[in-house]
Amino acid sequence: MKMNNADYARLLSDTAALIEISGGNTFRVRAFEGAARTLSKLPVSVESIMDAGTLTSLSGIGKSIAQDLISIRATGSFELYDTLRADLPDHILDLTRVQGLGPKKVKALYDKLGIGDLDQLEAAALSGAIAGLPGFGQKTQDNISREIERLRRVGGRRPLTLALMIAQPIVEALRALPQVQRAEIAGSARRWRETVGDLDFVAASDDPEAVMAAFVALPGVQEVIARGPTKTSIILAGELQADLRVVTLDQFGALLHHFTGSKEHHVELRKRARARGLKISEYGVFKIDAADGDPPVASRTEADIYAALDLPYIAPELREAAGEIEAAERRALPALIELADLRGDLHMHTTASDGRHSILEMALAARAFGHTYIVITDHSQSSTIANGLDPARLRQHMLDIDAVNAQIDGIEVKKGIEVDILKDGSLDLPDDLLDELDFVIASVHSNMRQDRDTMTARVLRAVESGHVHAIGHPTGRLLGQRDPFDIDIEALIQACLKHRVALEINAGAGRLDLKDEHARLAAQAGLPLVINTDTHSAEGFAQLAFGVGVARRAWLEPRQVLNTLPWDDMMAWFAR
DNA sequence: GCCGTTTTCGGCCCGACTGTTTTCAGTCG
Repeated sequence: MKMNNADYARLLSDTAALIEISGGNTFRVRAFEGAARTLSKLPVSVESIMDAGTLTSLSGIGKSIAQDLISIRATGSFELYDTLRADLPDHILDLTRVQGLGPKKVKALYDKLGIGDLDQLEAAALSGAIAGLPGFGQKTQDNISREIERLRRVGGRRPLTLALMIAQPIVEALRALPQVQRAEIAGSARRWRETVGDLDFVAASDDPEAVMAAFVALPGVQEVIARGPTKTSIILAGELQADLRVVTLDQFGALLHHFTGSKEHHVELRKRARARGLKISEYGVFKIDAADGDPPVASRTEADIYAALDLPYIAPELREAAGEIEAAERRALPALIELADLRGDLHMHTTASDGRHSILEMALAARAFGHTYIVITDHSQSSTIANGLDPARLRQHMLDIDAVNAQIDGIEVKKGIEVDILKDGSLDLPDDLLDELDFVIASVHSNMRQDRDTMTARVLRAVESGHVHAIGHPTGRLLGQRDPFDIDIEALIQACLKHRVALEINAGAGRLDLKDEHARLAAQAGLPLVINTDTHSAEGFAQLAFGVGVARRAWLEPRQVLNTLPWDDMMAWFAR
């Protein structure tokens, strides 16, 4: 059985959860969690590190866990994990997904009532058996019933794009309150994580009670699940949870920082603070022996917080405990790309295939957006459902693009195609016709369930063809709808480097493909990327921001993204 | 179980809120 880093990481994090439920040492739990996190963020395969014999050089992996990993490779498991598994029901970890149930309560439910999965938990709550347990009561039982129902309805995390559509009007409503001096979206949405579990808002005000009252009165609030003097949690229509914290303006930076996370970033920062005789809370950075009422060392802005720890400001997108604190320490943080750095969009559709607007309409909208060039890349003939272009229609399309260029200034409209990579890796249009175009994006749109070797060979054939500039949405995933197809990303990156083909970060709200880790991997290998919307309408150019979010999470600087360059400079990279 | 400018032992991030309790444990982020 072939195991990847995520498989190893999952075994370790499950082990952490099982130790916790069985009442083991908290710090041992944290050790397994830390090791799991290290593996899940590792840019190379853990097995290659095993082969090199340097496992214990990884942060959070000592002798013991290194042995466990070696055992996992050989047998698929390790002793501690097997022992814990044997002592507890198979599905007990599902119980911790219920909001309000942590390890202690799960353990009590199992010990006292033999509850080992969600169905048994639901039945016990319904029968009233839970309310009688020590430490549990009627309210806890009701909450469990409600949370199980909610879990069954919505499951896990929502796409960022959807969450932001809900969060934007809320933050604007908060800002519009006379009592509010500042309000921001925090949490994983501010870090541009591709999915979010809930929404976090922070606000500065001298009258928190008024802000809370307005928050719970927002349209679409289904339920108030917690309400204290500084913190309120609500459930919005659509089952999304939203939390709001309010502090005074001079504490706002500390609060924003605290609520932006990630949790792991904070754990590392707080360790660093302790080593300097400081401690960090949502109210600021304090001397470790500070008494109540002592003023903070820093609290007003996020930059002040970092400065108090002798660090430069770290952008939210980097706060994932993925090496950013070390990089900050070395003053080696990337100068992250921004939306304004992009000069053009290399992937879009018009009414010639499955888009909603004409070449002219797209060009005018792109110019208004601020682009200086775009490439029109309609579908090729095999994508019949998308009205793909055959050679004759493509030739007419090229003439139509010339006509638009003659008609408007301020933007160059380039001729391109999104050519299908067919089942066997051949391209969907004749080579000589492709070579007449300014820019060729090759994408997989069919037979997506090929096995890893077949799919990798298929896309590599397109990369090696000599007629392609970029690979579009390289893993084919649709967020929440379709898994990525199985392809060897590392092999793809190497082939692209050799043949001077760029990989796309497709900014389409439903795609975000490549994803952040893969984009970072490509850039680390020296391969530049392109960020495109793949928009099918004139309103879609703004989605580029989502692609920039992915790029920033991938630590990309402008120089690593080709469409930050003027057209001719960009094309120079492809010269072969 | 991991780690080390407090280094091979003794630490390991911090506070808000709920619910079940009469002073606090558990959970969450």
